Amino acid sequence: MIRMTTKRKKVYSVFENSNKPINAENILDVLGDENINLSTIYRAIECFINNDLLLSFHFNNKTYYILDNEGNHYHYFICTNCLFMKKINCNMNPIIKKLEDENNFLITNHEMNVYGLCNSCNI
Amino acid sequence: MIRMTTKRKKVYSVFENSNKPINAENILDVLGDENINLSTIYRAIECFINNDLLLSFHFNNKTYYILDNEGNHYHYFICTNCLFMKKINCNMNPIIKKLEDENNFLITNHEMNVYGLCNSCNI
DNA sequence: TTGCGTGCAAAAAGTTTGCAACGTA
DNA sequence: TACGTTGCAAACTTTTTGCACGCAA
Repeated sequence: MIRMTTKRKKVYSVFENSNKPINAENILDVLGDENINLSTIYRAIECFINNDLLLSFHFNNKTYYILDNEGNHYHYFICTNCLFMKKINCNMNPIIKKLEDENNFLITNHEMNVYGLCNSCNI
Repeated sequence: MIRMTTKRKKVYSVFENSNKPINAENILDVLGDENINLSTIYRAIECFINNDLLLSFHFNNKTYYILDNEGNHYHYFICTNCLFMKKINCNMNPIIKKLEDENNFLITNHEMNVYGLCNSCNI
């Protein structure tokens, strides 16, 4: 089980209070006054990922994370102008299944992001 | 039009001779004896991307590129053990269209990768 | 108490940039 | 010739690591 220390609780609460994916630096910004170190944040994230609490993906050479502890599974539309993100339901199961069956692969995870301009930036 | 210099031709030929996505470091390895600088490789890649010759995506905190100059469009299965990669046909057009219509987004590109173990590593 | 978590500083890895010299159209 | 390209070195950003100290079970 996870050792839920004070610092980890703080990091976790940042995820709970965010409705969109965030990166390590974002967490440091939010917890700026809490005397927490960036490497502690990275280590907390690593722990949460190992315990299947977080989902991660890459964007702009940064790693973004979001809470995904309900067994649900989403993808994201990301506005390349304002970084607005919107969840997209995942409907890749048939594709995954087909890949596994036809190639004898073992699929463990996947990443899908859609980029463009949101309705505010699309002018 | 692109100024096709000696160095750019060499970088381009590495892509032509590769059937799977590669990163900047891979190109340097291949061109190791050709006296080319890593920043030249990055600048050549930037040029190719701006001219719609390359497609890129992220994996393991590195950016991978592959030739995509035929208007075709693929995604990749990536073996997390041996880095074997296999093309997957893209059939996301309906999803993209739906997203644009329902949200007034302008979708410019998307990234989709599937991770797991290939048939050799899946034992 | 004991092992895991934390801060700090330093390093690693990937990528970008400034500048002077060079090469191509 | 003129302007884009290149090499080099240095910087930058994100993420990781070693080590001594501290805290939770």
